[in-house]
Amino acid sequence: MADDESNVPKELSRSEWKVMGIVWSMQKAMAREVYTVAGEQFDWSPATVKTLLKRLVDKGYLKTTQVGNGFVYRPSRTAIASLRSAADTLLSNAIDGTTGPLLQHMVKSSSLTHDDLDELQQLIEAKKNALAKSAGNQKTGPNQKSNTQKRRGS
Amino acid sequence: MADDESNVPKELSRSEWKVMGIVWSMQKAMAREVYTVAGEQFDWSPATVKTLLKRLVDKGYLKTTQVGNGFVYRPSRTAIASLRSAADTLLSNAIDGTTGPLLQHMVKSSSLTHDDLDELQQLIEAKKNALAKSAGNQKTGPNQKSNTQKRRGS
DNA sequence: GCGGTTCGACTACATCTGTAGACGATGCAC
DNA sequence: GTGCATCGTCTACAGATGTAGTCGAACCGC
Repeated sequence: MADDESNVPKELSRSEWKVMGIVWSMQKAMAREVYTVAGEQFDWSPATVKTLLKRLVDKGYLKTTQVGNGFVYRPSRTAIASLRSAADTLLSNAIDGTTGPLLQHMVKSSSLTHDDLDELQQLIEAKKNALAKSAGNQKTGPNQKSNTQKRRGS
Repeated sequence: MADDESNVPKELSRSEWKVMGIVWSMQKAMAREVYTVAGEQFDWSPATVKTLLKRLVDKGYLKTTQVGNGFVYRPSRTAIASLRSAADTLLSNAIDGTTGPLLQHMVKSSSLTHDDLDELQQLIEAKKNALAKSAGNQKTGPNQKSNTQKRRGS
C-alpha cells in the first residue's frame, strides 16, 4: 500500500500555513490567485508560492485538478483538522500545571462568537461535572489537591 | 544593539521543547540529569542532548552557572510564557470560523483541574458580557452566525 | 600526580524550510 | 501558426533542525 496520503500527515511549516490559509479561505484556487494574494500579503515572489504549493501537494494537504495548462488546487484536509493536530502538539508541550493558564490565555486573546462561547461553556460545565463525579467515588481523603497546585496570587 | 536576549525570542523546535520540558520540570538541572531523563524518555544519546542544551542557551531559553567542570542549567523563560507564544502562533493560523472549534477541541482534550475550569468559566462569562454589550447597541437578529466578531471601528 | 569519567565546544551530515531563479511545456490572442 | 504569458518542475542555496561523534579540559578517587 502506498502511503501517499498518510493517516499521520506531516506538520505544516510556517510558510505552508500561510499558503493553506489562503487556499482554505478560497476553498479552491488557481495558482495565479494564490500568487496574487500571497504577493500582496507576504510580499512573496510567485516562484516562492509555486514551491510551497508543490510541497503542500507532496505533503498531501492539497489536491489538484488539471485545468488548461495549470491546476486548480483545493485542500484535502480541513483547516480545523489541521489546527487540531497542531493544537495537540502544543498541548503535548504543556507540562504539569500549565495547561490551564495556557487555555486561559488562548480564550482571553481569541475573538469568539456568542455561539462559540456557549459551546465552551457547556463543555466546561460537563468537565466540571465529570470531575466532581470522579472525585466523589474516589474517596481518597479530603486533601487530594491533584498534581497541579493552585497558584494563587500570581 | 545586541539582541542576545531578544524580546522576541525564537520559537522552540520539537526537540527543544522536549529538553525544555525536562528542565522546566526540574527547575534546574546538571547536564547529566538531563541526559539521563532524555535518554530514558526519548532514547537520545548524550551528545544529542548536549547539542540541544547548547542551542537552547544560544536561543536564550536556558542560562547557566558554572559548577565544577560543568554547568547548572536553568530556564530563563517560564514554560507558560513560551507556551503562550506558541499558542499565539497557533491562533494566528486559525482562519475565520475555526477559532471556536479549535478551542473547543483543546478544552475537550485537556485535563484540567476544577480551578482551571472555574477560571475559564469566568473568562467566558466576561467575554459573553462584553459581546452582549457591544451587540446591544447594534441590534442583531437571533441568527448571528458570524465567525468574526463585529468589532467597532478600531 | 595519574587515570578514568564527564563536561562543554566543535564538527558532521542528512533533512527540512524559506525563498527564489531557470526552463521547457502549454495555452491564448491575434 | 507565432509570440507572449503562465504553468509546473527542477535546481539552488542558505539557514534551521535532528541526531550524534570527536576531543581537549577539568574534575574526582586514589
